[in-house]
Amino acid sequence: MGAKNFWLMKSEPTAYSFEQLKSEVDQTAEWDGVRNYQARNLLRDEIKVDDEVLFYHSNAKPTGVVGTATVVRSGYPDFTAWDPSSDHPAPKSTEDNPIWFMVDIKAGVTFKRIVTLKEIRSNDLLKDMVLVNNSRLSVQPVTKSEFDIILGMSGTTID
DNA sequence: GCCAACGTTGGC
DNA sequence: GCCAACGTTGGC
Repeated sequence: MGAKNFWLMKSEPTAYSFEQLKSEVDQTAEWDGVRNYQARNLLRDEIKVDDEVLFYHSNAKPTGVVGTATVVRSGYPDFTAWDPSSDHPAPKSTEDNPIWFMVDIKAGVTFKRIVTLKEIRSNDLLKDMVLVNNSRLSVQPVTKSEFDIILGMSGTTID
């Protein structure tokens, strides 16, 4: 068994917020709708059960990390792709030959205070984060140290 | 709402 | 395989 890895997942809170995740049964949801190959590769191949996730609100006021989540199911085909009534239909992906993948995540801790993108950008220890350098990737790797620094900045303790 | 940065598509 | 046109993301 490999070591635990760390990720950052973005969502526009008007589309799907951390509060919505927390209100789900078991506080667990399918992370569907990702339609970017780089992010898909991570979802399909790299993101494993028990990995930790920073939940980031994009296009929000303010933008930033609002909490954590844990991966509870590793990559499997995103069946919303071949559902024409879904929010993200992608008919080239079929049940027999899926293109897009998703994982399931469960809400973890809610940050006492949001760690804003501005704060992340101004912290020299976080200058190599993908978020700072390739802001468009919606699922991205973070290091354990980056994860711990952001958790620390949130003033939140895990007991 | 604007627009820069980036990803995807498709003509050649 | 190149690259122009187009679409999307997401900060501001």
